[in-house]
Amino acid sequence: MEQDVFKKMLKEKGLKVTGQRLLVLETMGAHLGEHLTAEEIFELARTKSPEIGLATIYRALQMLVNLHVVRKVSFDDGFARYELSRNLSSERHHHHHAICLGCKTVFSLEEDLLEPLEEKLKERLGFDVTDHEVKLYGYCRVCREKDFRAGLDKAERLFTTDDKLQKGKRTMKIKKKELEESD
Amino acid sequence: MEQDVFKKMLKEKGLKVTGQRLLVLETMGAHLGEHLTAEEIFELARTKSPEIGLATIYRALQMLVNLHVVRKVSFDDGFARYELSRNLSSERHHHHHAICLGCKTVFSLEEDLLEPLEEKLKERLGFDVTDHEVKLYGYCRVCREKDFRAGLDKAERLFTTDDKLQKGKRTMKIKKKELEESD
DNA sequence: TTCGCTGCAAATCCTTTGCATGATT
DNA sequence: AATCATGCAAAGGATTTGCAGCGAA
Repeated sequence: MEQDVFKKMLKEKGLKVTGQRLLVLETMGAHLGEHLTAEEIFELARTKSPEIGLATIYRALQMLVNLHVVRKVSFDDGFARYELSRNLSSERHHHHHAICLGCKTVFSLEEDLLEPLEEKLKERLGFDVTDHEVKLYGYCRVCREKDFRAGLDKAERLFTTDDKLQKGKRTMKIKKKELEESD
Repeated sequence: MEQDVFKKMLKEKGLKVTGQRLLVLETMGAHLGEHLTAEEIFELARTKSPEIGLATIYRALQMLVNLHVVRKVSFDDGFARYELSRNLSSERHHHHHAICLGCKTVFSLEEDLLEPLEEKLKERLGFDVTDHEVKLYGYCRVCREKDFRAGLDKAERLFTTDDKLQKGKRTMKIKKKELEESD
């Protein structure tokens, strides 16, 4: 099980294996593809271990990010969000998000088109890319159809958009296969 | 001059043309390619107009973002940063950043490799991309050479990296031409 | 036993907001 | 004159931190 890999990572770094740390990891594992906030992880963890503190969640997340087990992302809604890297052993995980400015849904995409740019960067500037983050902002099908029915065109949508996303947004995951196969 | 375009935009939206708003725009125009924080813009603006308030800066920036004149970006250092869109009339501006985890320098890149993905998204999922943001994390040449001299390999660097960037980082701009022509 | 970890609460700090005043149309 | 913008100070809110007690090694 992956938990053993995690325990070994902790030990190698002289960090202690605690129930809280395992719980944070377990909670995130149970919500793959969602981009949870510290608060959300706290509430979820609390159902299993009511005495846990929010500060502990933050500290555990910070540590998990340092270990590259978890990635911190932001969709500019005022919260940091966290998601598990695909597996604990691989150093890199390609990572794209499509964020609907209409309904605030976050779609996770699995596709990597940055390799050419990254190679060029290394060759030409000596910049060695170890990770990347891609955010695509736009409008999903549902919102586009809704706007179409409401008679709004693209330009109008652009100007009625709040610059800040709302709280409590949904997240959705799209596998590469789905992206390539869907009608 | 571009300032007239901006004034017209304000009028069309029923917003007032004020000295403060013009000053914020002017200040940002004088620092193209730097990713200024609200505080930094405040300090710069203050040298020209000492009575200006920080809240006004925030409000002006919010408005400029809504008008798509300014873009809000974050490098996870706890500050929102703002940069002028290339020109006030174009709706889209392709935009990539390479962030050195060693010296925290932010390199701005001009290159767009996301078109294929965006087309696919629209075709397959009906998602219409209106904007995007790309962040590449890694190590610049200077830091790589420094680490090399210090005998650190890539894996060690990864584990000694703080998850948070320091304050007061420098920014640097790289034109597409430079990227393609440098040694 | 020795440190590191946890929980609680207080502190931080960027950003937003309320309100009276001042500027723009 | 009517309305919107500004400045100040206070509030807000996510995240961090100090510290005493606890738990893992």
